[in-house]
Amino acid sequence: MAGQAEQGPSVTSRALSILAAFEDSSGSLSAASISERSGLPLSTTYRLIGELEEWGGLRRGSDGRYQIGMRIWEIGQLAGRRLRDRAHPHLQDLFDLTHENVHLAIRDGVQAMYVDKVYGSRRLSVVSRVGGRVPLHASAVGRVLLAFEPDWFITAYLKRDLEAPSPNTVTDRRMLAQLLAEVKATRISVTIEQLRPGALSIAAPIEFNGEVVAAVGLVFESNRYREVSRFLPLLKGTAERIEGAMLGVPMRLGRVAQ
Amino acid sequence: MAGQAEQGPSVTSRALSILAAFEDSSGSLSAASISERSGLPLSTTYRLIGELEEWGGLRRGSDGRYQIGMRIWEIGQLAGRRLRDRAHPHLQDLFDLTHENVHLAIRDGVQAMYVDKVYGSRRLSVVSRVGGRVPLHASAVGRVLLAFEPDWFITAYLKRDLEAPSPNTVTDRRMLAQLLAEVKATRISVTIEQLRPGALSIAAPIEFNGEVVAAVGLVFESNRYREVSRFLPLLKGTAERIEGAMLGVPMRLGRVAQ
DNA sequence: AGATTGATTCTCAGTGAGTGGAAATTTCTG
DNA sequence: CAGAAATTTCCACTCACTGAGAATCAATCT
Repeated sequence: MAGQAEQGPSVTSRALSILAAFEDSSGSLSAASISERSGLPLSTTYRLIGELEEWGGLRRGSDGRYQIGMRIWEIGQLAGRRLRDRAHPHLQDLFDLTHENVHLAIRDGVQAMYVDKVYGSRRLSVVSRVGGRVPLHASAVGRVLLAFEPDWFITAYLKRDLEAPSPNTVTDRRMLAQLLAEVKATRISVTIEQLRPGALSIAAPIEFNGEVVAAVGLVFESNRYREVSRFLPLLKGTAERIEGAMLGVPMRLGRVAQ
Repeated sequence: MAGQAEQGPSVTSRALSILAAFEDSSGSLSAASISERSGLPLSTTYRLIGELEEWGGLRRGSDGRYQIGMRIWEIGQLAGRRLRDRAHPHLQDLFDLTHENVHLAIRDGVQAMYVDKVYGSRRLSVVSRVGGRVPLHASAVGRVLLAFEPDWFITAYLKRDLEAPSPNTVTDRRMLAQLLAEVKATRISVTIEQLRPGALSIAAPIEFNGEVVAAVGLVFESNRYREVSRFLPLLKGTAERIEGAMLGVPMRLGRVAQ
């Protein structure tokens, strides 16, 4: 999934593979390791790093290591803004009601990617990160996103090697297919300790133009499973309100545009 | 501040100027307008757009227009993570206590840039956007960030043309210098209708390693000015807690690194 | 301190990737 | 349905990019 080898001979692809080198890094990389991760010759790497830094795409720390620069962050904020902007207030409202970790995720290939998250300081289970990804079959949001994909996709997905992040992760194809069918029918997914021991999560789909484009989820300790029934209607309500918000007037769309 | 003309002859800088073209756009741009904004010849633009799209840096909508792709967003999430991660829970807690719009901003050149925001659906004054920027002298967070800059910076800042986003914005140099001194002394900034009529905002600095690296702010309706005194201690407390969190153990820093 | 290792910067001649004007094609617009 | 605008494809020229290697610089070891 990472950078190297996907670069052709084009300069652009080389520069991009440098950015890609950060994709599953811990945040800061030395020039040498960027070169290694991206598969580019050292001198080339240095030249490109220099250009990226000058532009603001990379930032050099006091230790000489590089990090992604705020300019990339800033431009990145423009991606997928519609969903995030519309959904966020409702995620916040859900948090107000429950004070549990609230997630918003979309599908990115064979993984679910968290695009927003609301959490306070009390719940410390900060395992997921905005921008982070998890396998589709091993989380409530992921299962929702998978369940509403076309059959051919689900079939192909289940044919792959299914990783088990937690000892309790269901990886049995037959069982998963069954569970996914239930999720699709009930429009709710409840998963217990699939991603991490001790955590329980529930999720609901968000539909737009007849397609499931995202999923809202709630995560809390698995020993509080009794509260699921209390949270389910709140979660469903949130999903519906987000769907409504997605349909609303486009506001500032195309004002300055050309 | 925007893209064009900053590109040298290098391919990389051209590709980057395409991304920069989106910086103050409404989100989606046609290929032709990208070409215009970036100052690149049409055919060159098309080739580069194609490469960026293939990589995931751009996304082509059903209308043929381009948007920033999720891959940029995802990589962008890695920038400035430390501050955002440490601060966020406390911003959320502050929102819990006040239910007013909570902001976290850093300085970016002569502007304040919002890097995080907590808000629900009740307060609708969604004027600021995460990733958005405002002039330093016209907002509470901005004034905090400006007040703690070295004198030469403040002097140079005040020499410039000072825009007035609201009819009440203070642009008088003498007056501003005075206000900034007060902000620095009290470690609090209270601004009324400086950015937008009807809005009041208060802000406090966040210090790290002896430097002010960010500011927390609270925004609400200006006719509720009486509540300022109630919010100030909460705001100060939040700022202090964030400062504490910044000092904490680095957690996952440099684990996978190399 | 001197030696060793590794990271970073600089140089430079060869060359092929990038360039962009122009023409062909498709898609809007009135 | 004409006319304009946006998009796509083409291609010969050439200049920016390449990357091995040498030179610095900065730690770490003996």
